[in-house]
Amino acid sequence: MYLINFTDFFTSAFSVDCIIFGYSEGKIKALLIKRAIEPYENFWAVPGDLVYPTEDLPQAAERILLELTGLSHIQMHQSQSFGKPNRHPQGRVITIAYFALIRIKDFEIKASSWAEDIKWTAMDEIPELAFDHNFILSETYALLKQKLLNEPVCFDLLPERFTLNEMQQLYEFALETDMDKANFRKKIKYVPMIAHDEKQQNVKHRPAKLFSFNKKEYTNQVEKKDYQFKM
Amino acid sequence: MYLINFTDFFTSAFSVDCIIFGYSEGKIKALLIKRAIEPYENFWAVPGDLVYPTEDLPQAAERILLELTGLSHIQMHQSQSFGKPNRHPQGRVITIAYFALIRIKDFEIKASSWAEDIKWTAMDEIPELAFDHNFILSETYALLKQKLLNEPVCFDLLPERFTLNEMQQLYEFALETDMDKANFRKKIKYVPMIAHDEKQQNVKHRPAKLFSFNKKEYTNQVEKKDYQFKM
DNA sequence: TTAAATTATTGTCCAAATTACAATAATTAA
DNA sequence: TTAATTATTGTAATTTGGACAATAATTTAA
Repeated sequence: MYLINFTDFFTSAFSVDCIIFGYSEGKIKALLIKRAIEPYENFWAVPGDLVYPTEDLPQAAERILLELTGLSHIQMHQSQSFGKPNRHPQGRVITIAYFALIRIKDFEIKASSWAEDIKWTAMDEIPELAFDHNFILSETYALLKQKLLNEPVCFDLLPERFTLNEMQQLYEFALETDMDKANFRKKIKYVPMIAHDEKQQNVKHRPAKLFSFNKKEYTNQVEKKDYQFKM
Repeated sequence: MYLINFTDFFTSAFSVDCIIFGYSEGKIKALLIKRAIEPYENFWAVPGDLVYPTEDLPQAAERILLELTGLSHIQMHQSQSFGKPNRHPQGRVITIAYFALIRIKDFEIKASSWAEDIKWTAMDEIPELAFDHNFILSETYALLKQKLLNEPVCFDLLPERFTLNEMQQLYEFALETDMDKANFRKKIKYVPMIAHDEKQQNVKHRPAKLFSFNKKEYTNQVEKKDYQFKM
């Protein structure tokens, strides 16, 4: 232990890493960028940026999301902080990871000044990433899986209208386990959902009915404490 | 958005707040200190400190715990980060909260240079705290409650040998709900515990048998994936 | 037009877990 | 020895969960 001045502490920076999860083709995916600048130039990485001195943390995460996707007003979930002294080669930078859940089809990915390339990568096909981003991403994915079990966040990933099978497949991918169709439906029996008349299109078999999440009714029931989402 | 130099980012500090939870007299308690210095002099607060430039985050949390309690080699759990731009009156300081679970009887609380007073406070009797510490503490307590449901961390709070009733009362306090004795025992039937011959002392009724957590057997069963703690 | 194929949806049965409540056992204090 | 208190175990009814079967709706190919 050594004594230093109070002002000597104000020599660190912090960044926000923003993990953007989506769901398509039966897989949960994360948006990765290819870094255009040093350090770790040409490495794939989780999008992130230093936080401005007067900026709030979730605000910084939203800024990153907006730059890459054009999406705003998306709920940000806090993940963990990562602060090993040498995790960044250019100085002491601790990072706070946030994650967002979005519908892939809702927008076009945008280019960015600091990203040479950008792509969706399935969570079972993540390559070697810059910094400690493999660790950050896997810890955050673990948190997402936790949330999927206890909160109705799957509906932020699924399209607005979805089939019950699509919903089941999302859980099967996340939990890495097969589920029985009949039993899955029993399990979600009390989740407030709206059954539409509309059917699946362009499938070469009996089309499934489309459902959507009844968020209003869900909020209602949670307030009255007579419902608790649970998978 | 405005452009600033890379080095201009390195003007922030970060701190670690270390919430120390204990359990006694049927209540979960947190260790609070009375601040001896400005800002918020004489306010009760969660113990915390700025992180040294080369110090890792959990290491800083352990240092705080050691200074106050003399305890070391205690597992630290990461809570959340709190980073509103104006949360600290003297500059941009974001804080990462950690929490530790300890057995109150295992040690004597130590005085500290930056704490004028220090005391255990039950979680249902928390006063107004310095900074945003009320928020930090309640968010972290919510996380602890979550952990109590999914991991056998209650045994870090209970004495090494405890009665099943003490265990039940811990959960009753945390979950704010009464439980049936017989059903509670059924629920914990498969938790690996050692039943001792030793009995409770100095009670004016039939003494209860003492148990302790069989951590070795627990680890074993978790590895073989034939057990998952769940309340 | 019809039959085969495919998938959606619903139902049944059994085992396991949960709940409410009762009964019994062990100990202390008077 | 008895009353009081608490620990511990048991029972029965209900609810939930999992395996599997049956039926319904639709497409495609003959």
